[in-house]
Amino acid sequence: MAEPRTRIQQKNRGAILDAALEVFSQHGFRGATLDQIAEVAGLSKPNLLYYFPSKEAIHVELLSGLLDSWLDPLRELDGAGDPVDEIVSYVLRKLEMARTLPRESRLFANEIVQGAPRIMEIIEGPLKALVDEKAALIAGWAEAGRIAPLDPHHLIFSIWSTTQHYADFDVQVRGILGARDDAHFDDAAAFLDRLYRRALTPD
Amino acid sequence: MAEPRTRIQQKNRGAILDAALEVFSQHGFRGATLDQIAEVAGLSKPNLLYYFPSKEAIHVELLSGLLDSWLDPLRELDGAGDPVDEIVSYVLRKLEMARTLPRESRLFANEIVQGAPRIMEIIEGPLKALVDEKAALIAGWAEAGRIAPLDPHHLIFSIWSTTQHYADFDVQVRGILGARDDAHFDDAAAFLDRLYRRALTPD
Amino acid sequence: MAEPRTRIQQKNRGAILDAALEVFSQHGFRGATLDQIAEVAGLSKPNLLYYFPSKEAIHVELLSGLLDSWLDPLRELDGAGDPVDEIVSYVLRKLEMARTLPRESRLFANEIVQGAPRIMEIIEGPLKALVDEKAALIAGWAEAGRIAPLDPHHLIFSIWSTTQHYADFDVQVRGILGARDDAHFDDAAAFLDRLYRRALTPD
Amino acid sequence: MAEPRTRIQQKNRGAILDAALEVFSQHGFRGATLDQIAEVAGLSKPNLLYYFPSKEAIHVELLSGLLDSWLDPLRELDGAGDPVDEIVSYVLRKLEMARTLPRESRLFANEIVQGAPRIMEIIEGPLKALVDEKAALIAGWAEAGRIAPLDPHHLIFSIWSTTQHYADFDVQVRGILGARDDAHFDDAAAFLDRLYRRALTPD
DNA sequence: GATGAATGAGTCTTCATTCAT
DNA sequence: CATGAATGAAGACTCATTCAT
Repeated sequence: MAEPRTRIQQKNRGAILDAALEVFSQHGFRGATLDQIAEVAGLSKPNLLYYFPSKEAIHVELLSGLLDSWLDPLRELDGAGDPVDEIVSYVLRKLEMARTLPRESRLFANEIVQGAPRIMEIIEGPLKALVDEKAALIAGWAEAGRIAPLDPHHLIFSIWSTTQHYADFDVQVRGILGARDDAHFDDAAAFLDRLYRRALTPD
Repeated sequence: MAEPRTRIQQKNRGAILDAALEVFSQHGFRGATLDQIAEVAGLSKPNLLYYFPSKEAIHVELLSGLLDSWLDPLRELDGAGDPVDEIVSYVLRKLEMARTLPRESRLFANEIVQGAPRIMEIIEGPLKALVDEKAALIAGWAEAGRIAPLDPHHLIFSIWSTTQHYADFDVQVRGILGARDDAHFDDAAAFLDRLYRRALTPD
Repeated sequence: MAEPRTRIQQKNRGAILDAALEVFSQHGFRGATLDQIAEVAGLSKPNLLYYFPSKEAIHVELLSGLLDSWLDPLRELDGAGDPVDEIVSYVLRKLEMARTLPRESRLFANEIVQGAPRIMEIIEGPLKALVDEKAALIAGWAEAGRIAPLDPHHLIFSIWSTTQHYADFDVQVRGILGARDDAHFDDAAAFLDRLYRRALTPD
Repeated sequence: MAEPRTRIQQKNRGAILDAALEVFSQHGFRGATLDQIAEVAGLSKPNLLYYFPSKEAIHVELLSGLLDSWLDPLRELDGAGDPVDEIVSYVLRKLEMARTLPRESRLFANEIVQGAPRIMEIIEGPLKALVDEKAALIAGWAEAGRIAPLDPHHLIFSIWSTTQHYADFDVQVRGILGARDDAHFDDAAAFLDRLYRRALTPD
């Protein structure tokens, strides 16, 4: 099954993963049922298990399959442009992902809040490596006096949390703002742009 | 049962709520089982239901019982001292809560990530009211030029997210930092202090 | 406990039995709970079991305690007056019991419909003896030509069923008649009087 | 599931309903357990709930499914033949049903004795309508002097009670008569034939 | 590939009964 | 006498997974 052959197989696997994203991100792993996923996917429950060996396998496949694209914005952070612009641009890309891919964000949030039992190795392995690399880049900027001296790891954490907050805590944000559409994302973008620009620009 | 009379009742109700906090915060509502809670509380499962009518009742009692103290730091935010100091002080109090009360933070995180089915009214009612009140206070500071002009609602959201991140995503933070104790909380405090002080101090 | 001493004991035993009659007659043995009985009786559940060793004991006590008075009308049937008047009078006494003691009637109905697991010996013993005795009396009247020749056992069954019907199937009777009070009992009395008088009076 | 498609579904649904009739009629709704029904039906308990969503759904399906045929004898009562013969014939048809379908009779008896919580609408709706219609027919006969003047509603009640008594109170009837087979049904038929014929035939 | 049918292992909840005071 | 506290056993219902076709 590692390399699906037919078109129908690819289509169904895709439908399953999309349905699983929908259901897992909303109810968490334990709260989600195969019945729900099967119904959203438009397949029968046994047919689900024809494509994936178990509920957990679907979840793992989802997490690992999405992680790569989830980290793309961070990978794009490089030394080319102005450091402050680079970082602010990363913030805004992350916020845009929270707007367009909230299910993915909540999928990871659910998993991590509950102790990340299924992706601990990834966190301590590839993810840590990537973060350390980018933290070194940022530290270099700070040492060169091109940005204010701020702990780069915690800077990254703050960027993750402030942006993903609009996906993970969406229902709270909307409840407090009384928001009925996505207009508040523009306000959030303006706020975060100003917050990080002010904090990062060297004196 | 609203006002427990005997000592043994208070003791057991307390033990149940503490155990439930432990289990719910780690596994979410659906993922938690009464068996787990009973074991942690050191009681039998039917005895749990002697004190609370249902699993959901325990959860609701927990959420509503904790919400008040959870919001105390925000309530303390007032117009007495220097605005920047006031806000930074609020940030640090929140971070301290994330350090000392991570289970409470994760309890709310679990609930909200999954759509807050049980506390929506609280969010749209008392919580919104409190936030609006404090946002007005902050907006007044900005208009008076005593802090940089930043959207006060989104400022509060950013404070919540950056601080609670250290509780809710604790396992990820530790995985990336390789942290084995709580020392990184001090780094986080230093970082957030600097971040907000730089961003808020008027030019 | 066979001979209760104190007044409070007698009072509580009475309250329990009355409450049990209320609850058992409405929900059957299995459908009734000690909690319900305790609440109706105004006692705590363990206190119930101080007076009676078990739920079943309450039920048995109720059944055997009430059976005697339940059969009184039949015992009163004797050879003194006119046979037709005697029997019709018995019918009306039974109907009056259905009106005034519907709970007792339903208690027995519940028990017997479900196979009378707890009073089978009584049925086959004292009850059968009493019925056989009265059937012999009626048979004597028939042989003497003083009433029409009708099988006396089945005559008694018909009297039981037609009269107790107004207690046991009360909700159905009321639903069909649209009755809101007990006025239909008078119609029933008139009907049964006429039915049995016509059927029993010899040609 | 409203219209079972496959043969195996029809077979299993039928087996479940038959088993449920057996168990519910003997123990009432509360006293019956899914375990018992499953065992009688020869299925596993979860498999029961694959065919019906809940215990109550089985009960409701049973009641509503059987009511129609249960009322057939009354529907057949019409103005074609001699009124007394018509009514006596109805009595005997009902008695025959009590002999051949005692479980159905006890199912309804259990339900009605306990207040008919699940079929009250049917009683006050279609059942009342049917009874009112047939009562009008009988009243017409009485006015025309073709039968003795007896309240038609109560006449119908008496027919129901006297005949169903042999099903609902079967254990008591057998206990008193010492009956080991169904021979007493013939005596009952002779008795009821005579009772109603004498009572109904105009002077 | 697909699905109707089936089930073992839970999971919440109820309830008669017991214990300790 | 009385009751707060506790529990074992059972009962309805769920759900991931397997089987058979």
